[in-house]
Amino acid sequence: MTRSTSGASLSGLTGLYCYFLLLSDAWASEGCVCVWLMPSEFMDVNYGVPLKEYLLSRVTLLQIHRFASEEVQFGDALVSSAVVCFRKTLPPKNHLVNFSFGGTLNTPKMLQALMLSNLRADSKWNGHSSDETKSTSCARLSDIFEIKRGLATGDNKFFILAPEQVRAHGLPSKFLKPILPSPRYLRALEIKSDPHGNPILERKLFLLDCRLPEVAVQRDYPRLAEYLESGKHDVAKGYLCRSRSPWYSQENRPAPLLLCTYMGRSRTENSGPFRFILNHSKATAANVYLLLYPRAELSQALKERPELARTIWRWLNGLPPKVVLSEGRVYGGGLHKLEPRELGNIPADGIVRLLGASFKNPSRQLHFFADRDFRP
DNA sequence: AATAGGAGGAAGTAAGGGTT
DNA sequence: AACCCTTACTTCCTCCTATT
Repeated sequence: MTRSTSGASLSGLTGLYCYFLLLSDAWASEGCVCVWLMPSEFMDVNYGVPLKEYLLSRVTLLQIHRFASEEVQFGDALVSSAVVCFRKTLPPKNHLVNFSFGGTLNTPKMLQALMLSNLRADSKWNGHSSDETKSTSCARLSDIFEIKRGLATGDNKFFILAPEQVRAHGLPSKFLKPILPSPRYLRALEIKSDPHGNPILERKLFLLDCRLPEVAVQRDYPRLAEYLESGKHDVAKGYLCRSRSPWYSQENRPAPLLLCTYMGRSRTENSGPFRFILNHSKATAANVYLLLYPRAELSQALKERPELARTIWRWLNGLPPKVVLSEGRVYGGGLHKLEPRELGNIPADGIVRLLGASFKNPSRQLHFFADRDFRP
């Protein structure tokens, strides 16, 4: 299949509807009006950039209506919907585009006209006008934290075990790391630790993480070998395990200082769907969390002022939901998600100010900014 | 049955190391 | 240096399921 449409090349992850719209350009007469009812996802995700490029520069974009994600338009599909309307002519100077949101196409809940020249193909078109914050703010969360998604085990039921299961299978403790339960079972926003580094929680879980080759396991840890053998027929054949060696080895994710839940639904106006968790334990976390590891500058500051962790954690939880949501994406039915890079895009000048106070030597502070300015 | 949260497949990229 | 291959993640997408 050709990925080249109107000169732009599309990512292999692009939804078919984008191909459809772009290819139909060849069928449309000059000056005709095109109206599309389609997923609104292209406005949030990376694969949508070439389509947005097309809508900005090749045709005259008249209106985009986004249905509210909570109001699913099709009974049998959890997809967020939009109506995209444009005329096949080059856009005039100072052209205004109507962006409407919520309600119906004829009676939207919100309507705003935006200058075409203020829209960019590489930013999100989700009506939160995050472009303003982008231009005025300098530091982002990714300058302060390395953000990673939690580990994908390949089979949580097999690799994440309760203490009873650990005992029943006689698994050696040196291959077990504490791991947090999923957000559903985690009520607290702060994880306390016992002297061994195990989190103090009702639901105690351990990740089976052994990197020894199979022969070594068979020779030295017969009970573990026996347990692994029981997963060889199904677990080891799954996509993730199949491409790892040995198949039961796990990704490397040290216990993070801070975590963010990876998906959720808006609960109320002032409490967003994402929670930030302060972790004092040695527990790692699975891919239902995003893990925030302090970068060098923050690590240094934390050594001098450990209480800073709590301040930053409070700051993160105090972020207005709107700011966080505008970086993420939303799926039909109102399920919000945040990918690591999207969390990293959140403006973090507030944290830089907190850090600034901890730097007695001004040159160190300068170094902090220099560090991010010289990154490509 | 609805809600809220969950899971992992699979393509993609980056980095490292060996070979031509 | 250019190329190839492997490994180790990263990102995006879509459907699933436990709890109420």
